[in-house]
Amino acid sequence: MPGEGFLKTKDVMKPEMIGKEVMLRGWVYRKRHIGAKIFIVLRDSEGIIQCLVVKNEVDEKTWEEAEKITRESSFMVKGIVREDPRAPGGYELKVTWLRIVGLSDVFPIRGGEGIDYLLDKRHLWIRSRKLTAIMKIKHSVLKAAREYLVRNGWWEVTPPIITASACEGGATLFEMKYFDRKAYLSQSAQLYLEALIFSLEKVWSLTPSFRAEKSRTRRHLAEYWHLELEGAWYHMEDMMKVSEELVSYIVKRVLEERSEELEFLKRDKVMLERALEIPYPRIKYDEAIEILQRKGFRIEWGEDLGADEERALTEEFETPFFITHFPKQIKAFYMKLDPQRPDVVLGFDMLAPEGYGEIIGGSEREDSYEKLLQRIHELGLDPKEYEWYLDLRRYGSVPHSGFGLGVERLVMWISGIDHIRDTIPFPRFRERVYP
RNA sequence: GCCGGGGUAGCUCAGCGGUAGAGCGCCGGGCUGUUAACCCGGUGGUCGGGGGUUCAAAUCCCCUCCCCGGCGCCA
Repeated sequence: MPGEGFLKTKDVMKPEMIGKEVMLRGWVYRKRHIGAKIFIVLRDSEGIIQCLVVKNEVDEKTWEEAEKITRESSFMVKGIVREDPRAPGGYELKVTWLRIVGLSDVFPIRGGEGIDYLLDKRHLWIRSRKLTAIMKIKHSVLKAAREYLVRNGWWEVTPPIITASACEGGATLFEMKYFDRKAYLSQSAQLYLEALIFSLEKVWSLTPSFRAEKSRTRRHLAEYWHLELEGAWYHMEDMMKVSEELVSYIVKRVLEERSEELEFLKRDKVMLERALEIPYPRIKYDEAIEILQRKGFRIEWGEDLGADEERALTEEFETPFFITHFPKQIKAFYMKLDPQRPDVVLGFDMLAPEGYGEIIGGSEREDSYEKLLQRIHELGLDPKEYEWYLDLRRYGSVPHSGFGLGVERLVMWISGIDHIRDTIPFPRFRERVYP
């Protein structure tokens, strides 16, 4: 980083730094002017520290700058570190020199604003300590995922974002102009990953996925980050094992690296510690229906689980858990039918506890050309759209499985926050693409 | 798309037929330990838009736009 000699707040707030003169730079988090004293709380990427400017103990220019400085202005400051229980965090800087870098206009966010206003000012709200903490957690989630996958021999690949056809659920695709034709923004890299396993065997990708669903819930984004895996020779059970190892590893690393941020967000770490132990519980769809019926839900075998049902199930567990073997009519065409029981698919969802719900969806894929074609017909899809995908079953087909993880859903659960919009810097919903 | 809630000062809201209000912010002043500091003074509005009823509409009626919460769908 340019500018030698500047320290970070976290490097300064230590017993061994007491009495030393240090230089810091950052932004004004809070300012309070009391007579001949000015308290300026400095915020940098690592935290906050209170700076005290006393009128008769600094040069005239420094005092003028301190009087003039406004909330969220950027500035540089020099001072002596000291301990003081009255300062937030227990340490403060007795200022000897201070200069404004960029004077801030009146900052439009002060606290107590409504959500719509805050979303309009997202580019400014993004610097809040809460969102900063969540973004750091997300960083650790992605880093941990990559660590796990690299260590276990998974190849990272880069599938396309622009696609020619529908794959699954054509109604929820974003259409775009592609030269003089139509194309779509990708909803999933899965089909492309399937093509890549024939050489690399174990592949994964991290891409944005786009869903033009008109959903209005706290768990949906129109643009989200999708972590997808696909493995040749993997059967459903093998892939479930990979998914729980991955999730428990991510949780472990976040607990190690982001303890401070979890505390700032008041996340109950005990709930996360429970997720370290694998395997996670597994129930079949049939059992899920029985549990729900016992709880008084009016749901019949064959119906998809709604939000209330899903929430009720997550209350039965204290760790993430799997639901498997769904009726084929509620799942996608590419899922392999259970050879023991052809009315259900070899599919699995991983649900996070505490009401957070689905974070992973995966399955073993249908590897037989004939059966896949039959499923396409059964579901009224156009085989022409899937010609290249069907080809994969004609040239050395292999049993294989995969899953997709919604990064923001995982971050939401790990962070313990109540709305997915805060897991992504600039959330996209149906009613919002600005800023 | 459906159900519910809401659009009044820069922000958060009250007012719900009779001359538009509060708190915070902002501006000026004061204060040598503040923690979203406090105290005094000042500033601030086509009441989302359009139409209608009425002597009189922020308030009642109709239409419309936007937002929030939830559902369906999904990661």
